[in-house]
Amino acid sequence: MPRAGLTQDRVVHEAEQMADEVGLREFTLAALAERLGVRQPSLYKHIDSMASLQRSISVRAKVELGDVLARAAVGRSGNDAIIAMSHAYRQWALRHPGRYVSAQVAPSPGDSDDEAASLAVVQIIADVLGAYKLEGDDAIDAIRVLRSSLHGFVTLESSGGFQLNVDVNRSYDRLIRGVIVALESWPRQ
Amino acid sequence: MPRAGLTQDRVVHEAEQMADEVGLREFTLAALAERLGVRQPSLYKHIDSMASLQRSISVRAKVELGDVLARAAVGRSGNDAIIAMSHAYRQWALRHPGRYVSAQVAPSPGDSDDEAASLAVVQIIADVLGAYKLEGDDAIDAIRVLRSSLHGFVTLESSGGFQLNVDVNRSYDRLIRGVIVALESWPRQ
DNA sequence: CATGTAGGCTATTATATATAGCCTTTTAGG
DNA sequence: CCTAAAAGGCTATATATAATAGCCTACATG
Repeated sequence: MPRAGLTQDRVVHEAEQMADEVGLREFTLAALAERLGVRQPSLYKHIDSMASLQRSISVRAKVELGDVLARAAVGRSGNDAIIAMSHAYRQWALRHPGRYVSAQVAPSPGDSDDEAASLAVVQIIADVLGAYKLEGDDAIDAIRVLRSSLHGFVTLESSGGFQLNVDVNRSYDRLIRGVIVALESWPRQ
Repeated sequence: MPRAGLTQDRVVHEAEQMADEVGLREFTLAALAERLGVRQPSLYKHIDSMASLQRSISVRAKVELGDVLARAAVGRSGNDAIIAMSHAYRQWALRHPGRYVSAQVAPSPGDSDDEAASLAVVQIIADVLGAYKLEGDDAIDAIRVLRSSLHGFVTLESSGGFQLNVDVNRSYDRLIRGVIVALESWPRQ
């Protein structure tokens, strides 16, 4: 019997695709195995469990999202950087709905790789906000506000929460503009 | 054999409790049945399926959230109404994490009860924004921005997305303040 | 070329939702 | 009241899921 030639990477990669296609919590190991041309128990030669596979997807999604945001912001600063990063954020989230959901799962305490990947995403956002010269808790608040706005919008959009037939792109532009306006008059200390 | 005296309402009510305790997608019919003192198949005398039970939870959650928001806003207008409604929104979401997630599930097309309940929540928000005299698409954009901000924040908070030990209440106050600042300089037409 | 290991497989287990069919309690009508 | 129908429990079972055990063979390494 010829081997399928699976690797941990190929399994996770195919699982990511399926998560984006049918949903992070809807895809099954049986369906994943079929796509990879093996029987379901064979997957366990490359993964420990469904939970560990989800965790692998999550860490990779966080790394990829961080890279995308960093690339979008490079060479820009201030409002320009926020606008570019925000558009990259939405685009990636909409194109990778399963991975985006996965990227929001908080790391298990003590999982330092996952914690690092999670932190890296927040760090990009923090860096982009650096131009506003916020310090200490003021900066933390600003990061939380920007994250909340972007995350809330793309989550609602992705789950079909915006029903009316009104241009969603314009609404997003106004959200970003609103955040910028708020940041420019951010309370200090 | 004495009867347990279940009703559709009691089943859904207990399911709501469990959803808030262990998570909307984690609670099982077997555990629900045990809490109600019956065997798992007996539940099917009162519900059609797990999906229909989830849908019942969802509709009731939307109705309850709508009521909570409406009560918070009554007798207030403008910025006061937004602040009061936003705090009620967060408080309800944090106290009812399972139901809150359920309330974000989009209705199935053609499910008019669910569609009405979903619309009602958005309508409260729209009413509260009425004081800003926004019209047409400007108003739609404002509703989407406010919803996105509140939803994003409470979702991140509820899922443990805010790691640092910095006062979350203050961050939320600043989010609301930011939205108000943005609304006061909202672009027209 | 021999051998150990890695990567497939079948068979099986445990737990989910869900259905079938039985039996008893409760309710409604004469 | 008494009886018949309906409602609400139950056991047994089917299907799908994640997961484990144990076998068998391809294949890399000495």
